[in-house]
Amino acid sequence: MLRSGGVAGGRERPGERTIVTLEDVARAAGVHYSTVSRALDPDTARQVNVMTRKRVQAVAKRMGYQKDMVASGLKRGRTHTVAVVVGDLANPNVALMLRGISNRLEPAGLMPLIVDTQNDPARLGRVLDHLLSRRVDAVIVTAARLSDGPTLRRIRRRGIPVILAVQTVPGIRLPAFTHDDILGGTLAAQHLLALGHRRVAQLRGPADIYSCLQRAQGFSQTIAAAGAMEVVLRSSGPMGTAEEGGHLMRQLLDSKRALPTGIFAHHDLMALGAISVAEERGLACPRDFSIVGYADLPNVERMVPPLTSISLPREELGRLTADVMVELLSSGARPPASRKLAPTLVVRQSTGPPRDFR
Amino acid sequence: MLRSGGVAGGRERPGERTIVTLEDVARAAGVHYSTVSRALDPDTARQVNVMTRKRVQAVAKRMGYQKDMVASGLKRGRTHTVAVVVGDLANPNVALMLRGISNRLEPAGLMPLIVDTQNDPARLGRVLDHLLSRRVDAVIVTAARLSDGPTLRRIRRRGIPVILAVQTVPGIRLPAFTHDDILGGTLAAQHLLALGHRRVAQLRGPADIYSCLQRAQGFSQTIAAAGAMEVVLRSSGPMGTAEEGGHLMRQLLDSKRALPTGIFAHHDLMALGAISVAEERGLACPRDFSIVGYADLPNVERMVPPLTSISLPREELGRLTADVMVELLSSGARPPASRKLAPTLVVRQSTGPPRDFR
DNA sequence: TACGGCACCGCAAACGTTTGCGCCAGTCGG
DNA sequence: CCGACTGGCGCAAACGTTTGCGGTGCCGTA
Repeated sequence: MLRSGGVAGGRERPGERTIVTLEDVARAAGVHYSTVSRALDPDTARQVNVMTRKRVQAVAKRMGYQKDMVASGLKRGRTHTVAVVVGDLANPNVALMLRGISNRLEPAGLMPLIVDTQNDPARLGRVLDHLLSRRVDAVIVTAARLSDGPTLRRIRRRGIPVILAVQTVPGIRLPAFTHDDILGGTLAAQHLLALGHRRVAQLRGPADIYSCLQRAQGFSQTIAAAGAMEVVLRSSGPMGTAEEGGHLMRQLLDSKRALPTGIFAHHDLMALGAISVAEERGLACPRDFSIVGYADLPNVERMVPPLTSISLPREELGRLTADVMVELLSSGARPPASRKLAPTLVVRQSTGPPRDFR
Repeated sequence: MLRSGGVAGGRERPGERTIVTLEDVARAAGVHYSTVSRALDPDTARQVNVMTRKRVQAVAKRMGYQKDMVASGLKRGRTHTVAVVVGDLANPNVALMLRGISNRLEPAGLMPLIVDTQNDPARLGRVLDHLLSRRVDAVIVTAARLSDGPTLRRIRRRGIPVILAVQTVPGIRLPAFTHDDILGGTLAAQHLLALGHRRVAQLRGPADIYSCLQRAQGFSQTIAAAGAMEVVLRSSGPMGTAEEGGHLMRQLLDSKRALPTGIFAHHDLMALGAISVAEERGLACPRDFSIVGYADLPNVERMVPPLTSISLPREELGRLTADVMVELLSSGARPPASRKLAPTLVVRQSTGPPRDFR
């Protein structure tokens, strides 16, 4: 077992004790180690005489005692760890939300254990099993796809709190904190309609992502209600890449019918890819067609043209989710109700009034 | 202690056992639980008869046994967790590098525990103490500042492997995997010189970040060697924001002397900020002055103008760091040597030959 | 004096694994 | 036929905390 306190292994300094336990402190303070445990835990500290308490605390501090969270976790069944499952760490969208979560979990003494599934649905199940074996206190899933329903239900049955964030799955009985994507789609549609567009197109994201369905629904029903024409292109590839956007735009340009004057892309990058492809064909963005993106990625206002987009309160969503999780874990209350946060439309220069051409 | 297997608490389904232990499996298989432990660990499996081994494994699988990593961690002193300390999760630079780390740690059975210090130096110490109390197996620090030397040394003395990534601290005896920032600065200088620029400026990042000092050194010495003129502006604010870049650019424009024709910014965002400010004053980027950014942020090629920048192999750096960490933890070898990865120059349209004006 | 009550603290049993040790039953060589 | 050896497995002690229970000494009251 070699928990050397000496030179063995060569990785430690000679004089340093690797670890100082309750027993070490107890010996130094002349009390039993259970007394030390009580003296150092705010919840039980008043069970020990104020004199000894002070003394023990002083000794512990002097010796640099730090509670072993692993042992504590084993004993108490609480690891003070919340797993956060994300689809892709490098997605700026999730990065902001992680920051929100992280910032709120930390003051509550909870630590996020971030896991990247690489947007691989098969990986979710494995990852969750692994997390359970690490006895995390709760799980936040930000990468749920429609096909993940069964997996999520399985985890829920294991009795640990699960909260969905950003993405949800219809019909599942788990609290979900999402953006109001129906509203997002609606805002995009209203904006294009208000500018006077009557022939619009929609570049949809993957069909197994619920928020894309919602965006589509909000957009289409608003367009339909106004009696305008809509053509829908479905992406089959991964979520929100410029390539996908370019691919769909090419389809649109290659079709016989007249190019729609207003376009709604389910992601900023898709919009940018679409613009690039259009430019290759000699079409300019605010002049020949308008386009609305989604997510309001950082620095998108410095692109050319600055992209009109639907802005999502990502960091706030992260904070909200974490706040609720903290509350849930500390009070052991009933699972909270789901909530939706409203996105906003940010108008820049990729949209304008339509103009007939061809 | 209430580890209810029933309806108590209301958070669990009636029929579900919350947890299945070695003892449960042992009972079902008719052996002692130590035998189960051995049968399920590949390293010790051959100590148990192949017949019983198969049987035990089958029973364990049927019952859905999963090793409790917390208990295992306590016993073995290994949590299979590597802490990764970052300065800002939302920085796309660190996000990519995290993905590299994450991807390599996972197949080795290690899990990254990601901690965000919010670029607050005071927080590093606290965070590291917390991590030690969670008994992480090792730490990767990607946010080291010059002032962090003492803190890092303290952690090293605790006997757990520490590797620096991206940022290092001069004179510290810890393995560091960084970008070759001297080379980065040199590349920027060479590029501007090759284009014919003889009066250049440098917009420097924070002075307590070593890689900024390196960039500066590489740039300045190359410029000096060529006998060109250089003016240096120092940022006092946070790392790499557009505001900082704009601020420094304003200083540059407000000074009496002629505007340098070539500019090296320590960060892409600083470059973008500088360009915006210049445009406000009626100066256009490739025409009136050239500017080279740093970091090659995602989508920077879609900006206007597309930014010439120094590209860093972030994800690769993450992978390398993680690979070395895995090797270090599995073989218990001596701490590895530091390494530098070479950045590359990516020429786009923010740089061109100088042109006299004014 | 006897006794209940209280404050303080020690005892020891958990939590679920891992692992050195030793027992038992075979097997084999002498 | 005996001793040594070996493969397979059980026993029990850890790892460092937490915590119910009970003991000790002290005070106040009957």
